[in-house]
Amino acid sequence: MTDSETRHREAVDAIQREMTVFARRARAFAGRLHPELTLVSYTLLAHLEDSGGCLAKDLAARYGLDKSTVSRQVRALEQLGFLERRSAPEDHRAQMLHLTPAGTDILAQVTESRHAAVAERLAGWGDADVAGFAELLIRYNAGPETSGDGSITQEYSNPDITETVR
Amino acid sequence: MTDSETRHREAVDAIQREMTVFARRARAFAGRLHPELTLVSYTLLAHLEDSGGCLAKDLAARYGLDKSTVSRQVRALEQLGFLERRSAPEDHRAQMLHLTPAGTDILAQVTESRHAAVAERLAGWGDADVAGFAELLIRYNAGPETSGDGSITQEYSNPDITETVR
DNA sequence: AGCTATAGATGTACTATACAACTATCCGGA
DNA sequence: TCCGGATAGTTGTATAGTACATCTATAGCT
Repeated sequence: MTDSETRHREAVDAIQREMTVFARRARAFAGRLHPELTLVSYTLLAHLEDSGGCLAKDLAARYGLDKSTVSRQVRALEQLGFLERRSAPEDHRAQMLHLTPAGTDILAQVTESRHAAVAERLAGWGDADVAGFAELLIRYNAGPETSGDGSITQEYSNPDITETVR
Repeated sequence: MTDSETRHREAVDAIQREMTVFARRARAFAGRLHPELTLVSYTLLAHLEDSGGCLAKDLAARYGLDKSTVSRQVRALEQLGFLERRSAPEDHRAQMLHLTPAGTDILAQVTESRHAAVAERLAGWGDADVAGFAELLIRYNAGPETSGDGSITQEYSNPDITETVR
């Protein structure tokens, strides 16, 4: 293995390790900032906002969740008043999900808290590094459609996924 | 708000969003690569390897887990034969935890799988970007000692391996 | 009409987790 | 020397998130 190959391998390992650390932390703490909205709930609501309303199956496909999981999450969020179901005129099996004003509110609050937490971590970084980090993360998550670290690899019909997935 | 401020805010939001996406995916898929070792188990074993043996309380502090959670995880990993407890000569309340050969093996296998998954996602990236991404992630996770995303800030000896733990 | 695919809900089971209470041990005074 | 508080870990209990299998209703093709 050449030096360059070794360096590359070490960088990939570091990425793997650091992403894992982040995942662990995010998971452990997600619920503490806003106990009323877990990480999953947050991502589901965020997708509703981005998409302007979608079906439960879209949420399941997007996040690699089982439809039963989404069904229960949706019910909980509905009971909390954060989203509402509307009939889908073209398909009576499905229901369009939409954020309610309360859902929009809570989403904004949580987003703000999370933004603040991240901003704190980025305190002292130069603008170029912040911009570069954002760009690399976006590229990483957009990734090859062939599933990386557990990406969902679903055939998406929606090309805007790379931006909207949360 | 100036243009520059706006761009900075958008970058921070993107980081927040993309890290969240990653966390969601990692969590959803972590167990699938190696069903015998969850994300948490993996990180615990990895820390045992890095530290060359430590106490349960260190694992709890490092990952922001409750000691009861760690206690149960440790018991499960012990029953799987991946770690063993040794008495701590200087403190009879505590037990030093050490990887067994089987634990070392499985850890290497999972690390390899995860490495491969990440490498696949990074296919097509230039060496400089990979190196830069690794560096930024390390810096992000090392973070300000003052808790960002909810980090707890623990002091530890190995600067390379993630730091603060939340 | 009939067959199959799809959207979602429900029954069930399991894992990870936290918090509280408990045991055993350690340590710093008085 | 003994005691009270701190610490390491275990166990009891409760909860969330999740998957898989199954069920209902609807779509849509042939």
